[in-house]
Amino acid sequence: MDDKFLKPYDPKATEARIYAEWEESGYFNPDQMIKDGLTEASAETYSIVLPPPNVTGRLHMGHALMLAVEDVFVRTKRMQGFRTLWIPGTDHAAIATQSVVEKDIMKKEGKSRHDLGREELLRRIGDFANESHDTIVSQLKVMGASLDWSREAFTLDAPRTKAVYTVFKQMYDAGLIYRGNRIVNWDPKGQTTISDDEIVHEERKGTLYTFKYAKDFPITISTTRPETKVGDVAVAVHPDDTRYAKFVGKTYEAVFCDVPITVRIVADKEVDPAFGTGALGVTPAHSQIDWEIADRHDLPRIPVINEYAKMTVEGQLNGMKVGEARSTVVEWLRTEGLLEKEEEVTQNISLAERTSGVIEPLPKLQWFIDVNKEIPGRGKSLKQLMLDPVKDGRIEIIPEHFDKTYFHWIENLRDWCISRQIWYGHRVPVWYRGEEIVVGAAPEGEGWVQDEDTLDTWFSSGLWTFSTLGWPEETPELVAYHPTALLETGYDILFFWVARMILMTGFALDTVPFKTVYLHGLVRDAQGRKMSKSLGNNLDPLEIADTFGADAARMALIVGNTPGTDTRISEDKIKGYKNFANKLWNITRYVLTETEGAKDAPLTETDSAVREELAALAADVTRDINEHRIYMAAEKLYHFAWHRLADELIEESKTIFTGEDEAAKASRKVLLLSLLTDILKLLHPFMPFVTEEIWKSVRTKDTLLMVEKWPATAV
RNA sequence: GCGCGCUUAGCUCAGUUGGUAGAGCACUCGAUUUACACUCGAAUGGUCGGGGGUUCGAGUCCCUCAGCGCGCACCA
Repeated sequence: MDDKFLKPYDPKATEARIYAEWEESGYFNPDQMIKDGLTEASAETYSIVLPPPNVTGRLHMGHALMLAVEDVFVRTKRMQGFRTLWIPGTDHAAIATQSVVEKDIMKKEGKSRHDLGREELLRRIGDFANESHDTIVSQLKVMGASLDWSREAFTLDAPRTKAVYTVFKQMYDAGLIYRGNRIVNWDPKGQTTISDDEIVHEERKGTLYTFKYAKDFPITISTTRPETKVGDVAVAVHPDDTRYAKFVGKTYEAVFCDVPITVRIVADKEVDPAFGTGALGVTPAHSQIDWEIADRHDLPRIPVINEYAKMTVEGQLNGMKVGEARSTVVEWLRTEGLLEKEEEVTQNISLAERTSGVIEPLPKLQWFIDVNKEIPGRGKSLKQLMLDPVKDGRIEIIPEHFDKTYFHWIENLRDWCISRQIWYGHRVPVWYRGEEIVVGAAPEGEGWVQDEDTLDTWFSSGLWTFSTLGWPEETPELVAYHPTALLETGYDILFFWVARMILMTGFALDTVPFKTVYLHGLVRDAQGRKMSKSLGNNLDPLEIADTFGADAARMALIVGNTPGTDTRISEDKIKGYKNFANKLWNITRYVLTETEGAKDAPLTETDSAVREELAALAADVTRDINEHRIYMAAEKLYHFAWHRLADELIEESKTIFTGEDEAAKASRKVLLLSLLTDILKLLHPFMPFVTEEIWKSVRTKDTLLMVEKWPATAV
């Protein structure tokens, strides 16, 4: 027995060394596995692409959970003989990264992006991204992730950019990407458009004002945003509303707070006759619904608010911020005697998730993806392309009930605004020269100007499963490993990312990006609160690994954590699995001490029964893992190792070994060694470091546990 | 408003097709020059949120009510 077992297991002194050995072996790369005869070249493939962490800093416990889960599947499949590939990468994360760097520069130097200019800002962000990347890569390794580093990708590197430009052009040529002037979600704080999914709603108290535009105006309207009424062009009423029927079609002039307005009365079925006065002041330039009403009634659209959320009208309101303009208008209404009613209401206001800026709906010229248009030659829309594979079972979502959420989201989906007014990201691959437009690649010749905007970060991450495999080239990797087997990610990005991947892959490759979606929940603290910087309750995976070992962190994150459900993590729980690693260590110490020089011997009846018990456990655990119940597999293995092997079998072995029955002794030695060997293999995907370290003392040949064959599941 | 989920031991959670309620932690009592104190043994603890139904049998399936959480939509 090795002397190292005389001291408690020390993960700190072990884990980094073991990871280096794995890396050196080259076995994270399936090609090396085949080359060394450890995997059949013809074996079925199993592939996962790592959801690329944002290069915005460091990894958190959510990442640690993701890595633990994915590594369990990858390591199991590798041991089961699959051609197993897990591709690493990072995400440039456009707006998230840019805003982190911008904030930092503002704080340290008091400069805005405009002070620095595009080139300088991009240089600074690039530096920051590189630093974050290096930190993240080292953290991924600390967690033990068996990623094929030879295939690492970055969403903004050259091959991925090529993929982005290629898809953009294909979608443009198919008429699915268009440039249009439409109401978008404008974030005045971040100075960019954002997608519907980047909005969060917050309940706030507001006031609903009921008033007339002018004394002689026949209809009273209600609004929470009186300042926008200077942009009104109509009052809409329900077609069946008898109160207003006689006004429909008429046009009225008024001067509203210094601004001359022309208001037509229109009938539109979208108007709820029960809300307020049943009459809606239509502001087409600053409301989504009003924009649509304007479409139907051919109304003009008068912008009265600019990108800085300031008024752009004649008279006293000009240049005022919207909030100030609101009080001014209300004051004006009062003095004019037009205000009939003020009611306190709770309203949902829209905030930009990233900056907390209040969203201002503005008409802007932006790039969109049309999700409803039929794709030429395909007979279906992108929406259907997203819907079908989940409906017909080509994609399985775990837990299953999330498919309802997914369908619900798609039903409400509108065209996807893909252009952003930020600088970090894939620049929109469109070049202009006068009336000419070129899409996809920079044209030859003088005088071409590229579109100023960049693409929504989810555009490039939508391509991730195939851009990482070399698409648009028809690489051997793409052929072998796509569609990928599993996508494992948080349920919070089901719409952002998972849906977009299904969309992009359906369009570009006419297939699915993955067969199974495994959605993990949020990692919360011991009190069930979200981990956040402001609460200071973040657990840093690096510190945890340092104190308890990555193996302990992995087990704590996996055991009892069902997919789709939030999990609570505490140092106590992690400590329990550190103790477990030590338990394995001491089991080994006992078994190796007792079996030194043991020869092969027939098993007694009792001992063969135990062998069968282990085979049954192996079968059970294998089934659990195959059916994605790793939380159960982990618990069963823990229980068997500690409470069966250590507490019972080893305890009764002590009696056997001090007894007289030589056959029983010989049998028990064979049994203990075989149980230990199999438990190490079965536990390896969960606790790769400690099992690999123990393996060095148990193995009969100079091999790595990570490439051992998975135990047989039947005797 | 529409939809989804949760409610099981003091706490955190499992419970795969319906077949005698489980784990970890905590707590209580006890052991111990032991492979391991990063230990072991034992004990306590649940009318599975309420009500109704299906069934020989329901934590599990159906209906209903309540509380909590989440998503989406509306938000004039």
